[in-house]
Amino acid sequence: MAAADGHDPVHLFVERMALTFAEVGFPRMAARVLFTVMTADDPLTAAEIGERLGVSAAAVSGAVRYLTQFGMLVREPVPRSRRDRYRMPEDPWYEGTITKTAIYKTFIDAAEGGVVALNGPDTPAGERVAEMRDFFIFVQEEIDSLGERWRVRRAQTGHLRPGESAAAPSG
Amino acid sequence: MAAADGHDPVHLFVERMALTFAEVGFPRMAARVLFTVMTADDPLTAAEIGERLGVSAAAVSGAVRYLTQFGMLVREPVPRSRRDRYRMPEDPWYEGTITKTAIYKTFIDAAEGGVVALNGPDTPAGERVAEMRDFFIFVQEEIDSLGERWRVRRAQTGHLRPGESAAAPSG
DNA sequence: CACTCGTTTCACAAAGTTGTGAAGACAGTG
DNA sequence: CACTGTCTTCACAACTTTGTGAAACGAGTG
Repeated sequence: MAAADGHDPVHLFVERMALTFAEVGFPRMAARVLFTVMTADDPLTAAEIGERLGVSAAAVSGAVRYLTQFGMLVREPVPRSRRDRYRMPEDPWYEGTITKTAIYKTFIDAAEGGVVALNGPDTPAGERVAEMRDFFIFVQEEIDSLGERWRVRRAQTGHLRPGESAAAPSG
Repeated sequence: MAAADGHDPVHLFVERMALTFAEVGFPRMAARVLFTVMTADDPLTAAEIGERLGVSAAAVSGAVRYLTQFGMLVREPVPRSRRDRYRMPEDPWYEGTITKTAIYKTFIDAAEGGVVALNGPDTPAGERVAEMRDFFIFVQEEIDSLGERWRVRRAQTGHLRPGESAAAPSG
């Protein structure tokens, strides 16, 4: 396989999806690497990733470090070689990423600080901020239960892989 | 009221909250303006917003244009004056903003394009992308129903304003 | 209908972000 | 234990974003 030219539909998808992720605050290069690996049937080495994207080894290095931190990418050494291979984890990273992220707590804490700063929810401003805080709390609760509902749905629509049980999703 | 120095706890909240919003892709200045208005008991003029934040009129102008587009801020002329005042809308903007945003559709469409590019969900790569697509569809459905559940919750916890009915939330 | 005050637009500058090239570090091998 | 190939780190350059100052615009007023 040669390096990607912009005409390969798979590569086009990689770039489009990465762009979309970048729009919501996800690091650009990390997204490109993520979807490059996602769209490869077999694990890729760092060199292969760089070749497909036409970027430097340094860029790949930074991106995989970022991605492995959150478990969105798994690194595994290649036997009898110095290279490492990268692959997607079996359990869906997006579920964990969305449900485990601490961003909601950050919102809630900041909003709570606002309520305090405004001397409680008894002024118009205080009430607005308090309601925003409560909404964020509500969303966090909803998100917390979302992972569980997704597993049920997933079992129903047949995304389970051989040997995987809907009741015992992961370690 | 003097211009904000960094020691006013309310202003501190404004900046913290704005920073948090900025981290998830929301324009910085728009967030600062939004929370400045949110924490004011009474509507503010553009000049007052600029003064509190210590930014130029141009910056305020751009921010309010952005915010009013999504209905997160309401502009109303001041009688017998050339100025406009800005205030928060009564109905919670965050509910509408979160549930009506088109970002999920963008994710879904991009992922669907990936499934097609990979010749369907029958390869390891195709299956991964198809499952991600289905997850995004699931999330969108969940989000769509979230607004409704929030209104119920809101009615229970007493955030209703005088004259407002839980059964008929908005026009 | 000219004047005034507030708002908007536009070109530019400051700041921040992101990826590169090159040097350095590290692990496996002969 | 030096060599080789891979990955990582760092300083820098290109690019993007964001807010400013100044000029233009426009609505209300005498």
